[in-house]
Amino acid sequence: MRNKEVAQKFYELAGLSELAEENPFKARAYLKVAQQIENLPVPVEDLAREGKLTSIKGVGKASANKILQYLNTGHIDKLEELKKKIPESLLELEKVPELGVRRAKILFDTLGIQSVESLKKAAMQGKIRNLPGFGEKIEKGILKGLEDMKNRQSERISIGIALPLAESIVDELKKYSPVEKIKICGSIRRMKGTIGDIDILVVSNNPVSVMDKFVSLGMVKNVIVKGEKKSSILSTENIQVDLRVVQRELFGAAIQYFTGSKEHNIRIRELANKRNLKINEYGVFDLNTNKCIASETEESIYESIGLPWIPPEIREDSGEIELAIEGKLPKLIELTDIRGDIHLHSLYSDGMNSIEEMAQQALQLGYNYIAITDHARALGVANGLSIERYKDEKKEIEQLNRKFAPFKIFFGTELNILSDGRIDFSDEELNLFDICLAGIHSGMNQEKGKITNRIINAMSYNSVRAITHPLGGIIGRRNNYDVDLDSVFKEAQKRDVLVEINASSQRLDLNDINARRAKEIYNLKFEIGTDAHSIDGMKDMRYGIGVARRAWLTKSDVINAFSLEEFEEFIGKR
DNA sequence: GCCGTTTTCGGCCCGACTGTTTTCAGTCG
Repeated sequence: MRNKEVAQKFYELAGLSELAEENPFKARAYLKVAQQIENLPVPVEDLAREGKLTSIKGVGKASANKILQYLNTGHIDKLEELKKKIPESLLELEKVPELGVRRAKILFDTLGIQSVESLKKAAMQGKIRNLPGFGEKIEKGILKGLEDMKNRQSERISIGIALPLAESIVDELKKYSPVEKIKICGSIRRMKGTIGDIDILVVSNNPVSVMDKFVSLGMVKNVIVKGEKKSSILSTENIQVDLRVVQRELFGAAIQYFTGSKEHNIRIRELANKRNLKINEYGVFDLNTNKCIASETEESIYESIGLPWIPPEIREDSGEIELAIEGKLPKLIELTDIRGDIHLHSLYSDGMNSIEEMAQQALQLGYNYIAITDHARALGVANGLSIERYKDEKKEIEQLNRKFAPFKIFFGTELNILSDGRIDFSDEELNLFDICLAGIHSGMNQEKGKITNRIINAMSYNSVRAITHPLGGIIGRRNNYDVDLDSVFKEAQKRDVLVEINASSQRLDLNDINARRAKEIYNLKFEIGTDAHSIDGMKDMRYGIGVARRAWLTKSDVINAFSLEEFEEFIGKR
């Protein structure tokens, strides 16, 4: 799949087109193409082959030809032409805080600055402050920005870090009486797997005091901007936090605006324009009378342009608006739909809690069942179990089942897909278990064909019902292994094997885009498992649900949203 | 460059904050 690569080329086209001062709407058009292709659930090559490129929203004839040229020849004439006019390195310059297209262009035109290095030199020599539109503060800001860029979280951070941090800020601010209402918005509310910054919205009739409080919180490292309505700080963990304060009557409009995504909001505002309305963070306004016709609730904002409320997780302009117009939005799965967690580790292998403790936690979470799936023998580092030790575990589970009935603990295993594609035990030995999951835990650097075949071969075992963490990445620490997901999905479809949405905030694997593809193209079913190694880890289910909702999954797509009876029937099916 | 049940040409989302300005441009989200 070459979507990322093609998208990247259109990002370059957009940036260079802007720098070359072409029609600014052209750059926006390129940007839109880039974003659409990046989020496309199918390989762009497939659409190209079928001549369906212009069916992508925002892709017209000219862009389609550019995509075709790139896929066939590896270059785009238009892009080469722009690069002759504008040095590519200016795209890097634009990323420096304080700099955008205009200022980058001025720096290049007047001082010939093309690179981050020459920028730093010129700023240190005080050459920048005298340029038109620049000044001493901007020059200093650039130097500081260059410094910050080194320290800043270069990658987006996992939602598993961002959400708890956001929640702790909310808890702090809640204690402060001028704060009437408070809500986390932005990409966290949309449950994106990785987060750029934290957005928080507050209702208060004393915004100044709330801002003072906010910038003096213990986790504030420095203040980026501070105003009456909006402030931004950098946390001690180098994560940017934006706070916005509005009046009570404007809460709905502000939540809608502040939740995004940007692309979704642009579409919403375009729709409003067609109805002679204007939407901003203060409400929906009739352009004739300038009167506000909605602002208090999010529902009213959507209603004013003839749409039902759209769940935040799918506000990405990836088809939700079209379906909303038709009134055909699916009812997405919810955390409360989950009836059990079927990927769990206990003290028997490398977990931190006993099976009984895991069961108690599951009852706390309102589940009807769990499956304990300790590692199998080949995973020595994780204290993987032999058949004999599994038999002991089974006995303990049977005892606990008598104690906890009607709650049920299923006896499972997470098998290892070995480097040659075999798994730890034979199908005959695997009859011991209620449910077998299998995943790759070693040989992750093998080449694509080999890894893909290993997973496909693992699915040939009749007992294997699900593939755990299909891509194997750990956010911020380990890349995905190189696997041809489409081949895996195809085989999973053929053999009726589940794919996992690993809900651990460290993994989120499959991610939203891949899970959506698995459902829409291959009709696969899923299990959402926390892969918890402690009772605390079981709380990560909410992240898995976030992925599932972003993938447009409904309750019926997820096996552990099945009732106990339905789940038993499912695992007994073969 | 894209797009259209009010448009095949003339539009293209919207506002806060900052710094450099004397009324606004640039950046950012």
